[in-house]
Amino acid sequence: MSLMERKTAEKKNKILNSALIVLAEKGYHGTTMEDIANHLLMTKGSLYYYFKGKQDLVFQSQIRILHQSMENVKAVNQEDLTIEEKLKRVIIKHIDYSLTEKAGFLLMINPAEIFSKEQLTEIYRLREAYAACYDKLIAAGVEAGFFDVEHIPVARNVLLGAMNWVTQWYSPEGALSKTAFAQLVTDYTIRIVKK
Amino acid sequence: MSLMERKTAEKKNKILNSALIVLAEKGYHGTTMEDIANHLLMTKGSLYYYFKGKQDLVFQSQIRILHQSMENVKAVNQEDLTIEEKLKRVIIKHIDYSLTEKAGFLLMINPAEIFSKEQLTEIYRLREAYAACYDKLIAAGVEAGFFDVEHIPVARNVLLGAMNWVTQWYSPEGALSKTAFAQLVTDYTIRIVKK
Amino acid sequence: MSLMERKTAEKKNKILNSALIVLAEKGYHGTTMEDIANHLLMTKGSLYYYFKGKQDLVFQSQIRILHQSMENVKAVNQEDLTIEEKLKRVIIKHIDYSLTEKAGFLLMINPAEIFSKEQLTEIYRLREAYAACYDKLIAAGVEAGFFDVEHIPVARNVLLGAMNWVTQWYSPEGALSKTAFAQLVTDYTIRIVKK
Amino acid sequence: MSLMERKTAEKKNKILNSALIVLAEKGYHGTTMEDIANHLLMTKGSLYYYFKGKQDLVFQSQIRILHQSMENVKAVNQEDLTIEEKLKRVIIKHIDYSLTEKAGFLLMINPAEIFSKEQLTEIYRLREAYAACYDKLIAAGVEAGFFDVEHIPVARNVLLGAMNWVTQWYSPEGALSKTAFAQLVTDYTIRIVKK
DNA sequence: CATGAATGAGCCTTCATTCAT
DNA sequence: AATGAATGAAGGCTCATTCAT
Repeated sequence: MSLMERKTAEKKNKILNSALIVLAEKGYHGTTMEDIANHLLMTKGSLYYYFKGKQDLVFQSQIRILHQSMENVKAVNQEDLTIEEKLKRVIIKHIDYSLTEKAGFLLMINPAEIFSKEQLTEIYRLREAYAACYDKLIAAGVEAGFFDVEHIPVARNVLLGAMNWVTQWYSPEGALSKTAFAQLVTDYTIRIVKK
Repeated sequence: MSLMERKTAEKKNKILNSALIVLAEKGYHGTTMEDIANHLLMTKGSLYYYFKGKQDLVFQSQIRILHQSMENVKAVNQEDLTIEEKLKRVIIKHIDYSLTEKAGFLLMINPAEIFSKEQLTEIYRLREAYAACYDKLIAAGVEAGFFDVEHIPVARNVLLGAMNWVTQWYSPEGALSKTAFAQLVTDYTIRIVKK
Repeated sequence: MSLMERKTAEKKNKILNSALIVLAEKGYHGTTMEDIANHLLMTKGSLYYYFKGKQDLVFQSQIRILHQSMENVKAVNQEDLTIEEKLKRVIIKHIDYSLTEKAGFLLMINPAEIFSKEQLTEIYRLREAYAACYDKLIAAGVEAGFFDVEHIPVARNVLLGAMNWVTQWYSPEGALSKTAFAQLVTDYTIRIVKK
Repeated sequence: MSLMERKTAEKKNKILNSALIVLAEKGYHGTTMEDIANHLLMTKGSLYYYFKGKQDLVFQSQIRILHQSMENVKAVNQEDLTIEEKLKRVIIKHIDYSLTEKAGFLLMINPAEIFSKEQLTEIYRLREAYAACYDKLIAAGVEAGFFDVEHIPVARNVLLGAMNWVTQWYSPEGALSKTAFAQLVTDYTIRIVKK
C-alpha cells in the first residue's frame, strides 16, 4: 500500500469511527450526512470523496464490525482452554465488544430496512460465518460432554439473543465495570447450553 | 362512553391495527402516513383527526402492545400451575405474541430514536412493570427451590434478550409451527434460571 | 370525468404551460422545479402532487406537443385542397406552432440526453407517426406529378430540418408577422420536393 | 511561440479534442469536468491549469469548430468550380463535418443556455461571418442565373436548417457512407435555392 | 368527518471550483 | 504542471403536517 493509499484508508477509518458514534446516538435515519461531517469538522460534500453515499458508508461500518467480531472469536479459539472456557470467553468478548460498538450492533438489528440486496447478502454471509463458530463450539462441547444441546442452531440463536440484547439494557452508570458485567451476564447465558 | 366515542375508539383501533401491519413490513422510518392511510383505504389527512401525528400514532400502538403483553402475563398468573410451568407459559406466550406483532416489537428496540421524552417515560414505566412480573416469578421460583438465581434483574434481562431476539431469526418458512417453535425456544431459554 | 378529475387535469395543464414557458427560456437543465413553481406562484413540493418528478413533467409537456402537432396535420388533411396545397399548409402550421411552442420544440432536439428509455420509445413512436404523415403526402404528390422525390425519407428529413431550424433564427422583432414569415419560409421549403 | 507555449497549446488542443468527444456522448450538462479528465487520463484539477473553467473549455471548443467550418468554406471557394458546384461542395463539407463533430454542433443549437453574454457575442459574430459566405454564394448564383432567390437571408437560413438538422437523424448504421449520404442530402438541399 | 391540495423544512447527492503541496 | 483533497452552493425529492371546503 502506498503512502497515499494508507492515508486514505486512515481517513476512511476515522470517518467510519465518527459515523459509528453518531449513528449510535441517532440511529440510521436520524443521522444525516451533515451530522457525521460535523463530528469530523468536515463538510458534507467531503464524505462523498471517500464513500459513495450514506448507505455505503454505513454498510462499510457494519462490515468492519462483523469482521472484528470474527477476529475476536478466532483469537479465543487459539487460546489453550477447555471448550466451556472458550465459549465463555467468546461470549464475554462479544458482550464487551457490543457495548463498545453499541452503534454498530444496533444497526445490525434491522438491516433489511437499510441496505440493498447485495449488501444484505454480504452481511448475512458474514453473520452466518460468525454463527457457525458458535455452532462448532457448541457441537464440540456436546461431544466432550460439557454441553447438552439437541437443536444447536436454536440454542445458538437463543444464546446470541441473550448476548445481543445487552446493548438494550446495560447502563454504564451501574456499579459493575463493563468486563465484570460481561462476566456476570455470561454466567447466566452459558446455562443455555450447559448440561 | 357515548356512541360516538365508542365509534371513534373503534376507528382508532382499526387504525392502530393497520399501522402495526404496515410498520411490521417497513419499519418506522420506512412507513409513511400515506402507507398507513392506503392500507385503510383512507386519505392521509383523515389520520390527523384521530391522532396528533405520526409519532403519536406509533406511540399508541406501542402502548397497546405493552398492555397486551401485560395482560398475557396476568392471564397465565391466574392459571393453576407450578412456578416453573408459569414461567414457561409466560415465555411461550411472549414469543408467540412477539412473532405475531413483529412490528411492535421491533419498534421496542430503539424507542429513544423515535419517541419524545414523555412518551419514553411512559414506555419505560410499562416495561418495568412487565419486567417486574418476571422478577416476581423468578424470585418465587428461587424461593420454591426450582430456580437458582442470585442476580435476578440480570438473569431476567438475559431471559428477555433470548426471547426478544426471536423476532430477528424466526422464519415462518421453517418446518415448525409458531407454537411448536416457541415451545422449543422456551426449553432452552428457561435454562437461564433453572437450578 | 368527474369534476375533481377535470380540475386536476386543468391544473396539470396549467403547470405544463408554465413549464413550457420557463423551459423555453432556460432549457431543461437550466430550469429548476422551483423556477416552474415560482412561475405558478406555487411551491416546489406542490408540483410533486401532480407529477412524479421533473423528468415526468417535461416528458408530458413533450407528449402534448407531439399530439398537438399530429392534430394539426390531421386537420389539414381533411381540408379540400390539392396535395401541394396540403403540404404547404402543413408546413406553415408546423412552423407557426413551433414558434408558438418554441420551448417544447427545443427540447425535442436532444431527447436522449433527458428522457428514460421508455419515454424515448414513446417519443420516437409519435415522431415516426408524424413523419409518416409527411411521407404519405410526398408520395401522393409524386404520384400526382407535383413532386419529384426519389428518396422520400431523406427528402422528408431535409424538409423537417428546414422547418424545425426556424426556432433557431426567427426573431419576433422582424418586420413580418409570424404567419407571413411562415408563408415565406414555406415557399423556399417546399422547393425541396417540388418538380 | 516558445517551446513551452507550443507545448501548452498542444495540450490545450488535446483537451479540446477529448472534450468534444465526451460532449458528443453526454451533452453539455451531462458531461462533468471529471468525465473529460478521465478521458485524458488526467485529474479534474489539471484542467483548470489550461482553462478557466468548464464554460471556457466548452466555449473554446465551440470557437474551434466555427473557425474550422469557416476554413472549410474558404477552401472550397478557392477551388475552380461553378457557383452551383461550389455551393454544393460547401454543403457537403458542412454536413460531413457536422457529423464528425456532432457534439460541437449540438452545442450550437442552444448556446444561450450555456454561454455568457460576451461569449455569445463572439459566437454570433462568427456565425454571421459564416452565414455571409453562403449569402455571397447565393447572391452570385442568382446573378449568374443559376439560382432563384428573392430573400437571400431567409433562403440561407432554410438551407442551414436543412443541413444542420442532419445531426438529428443521420444514423451511422445506415447503408450509405457518410460522404455518399451527404451527397444525397445535398441534392435535395440545393433545391431550396435552385431556379 | 373526510379529503384534496398545498406547504416547507430537511436530506441526499452532484459538481464546478479552489488550493496546498 | 499536476494532483489529491476539500468545499459549498444548488437541485431534486420526500413527507409530516395543515387547512379550506
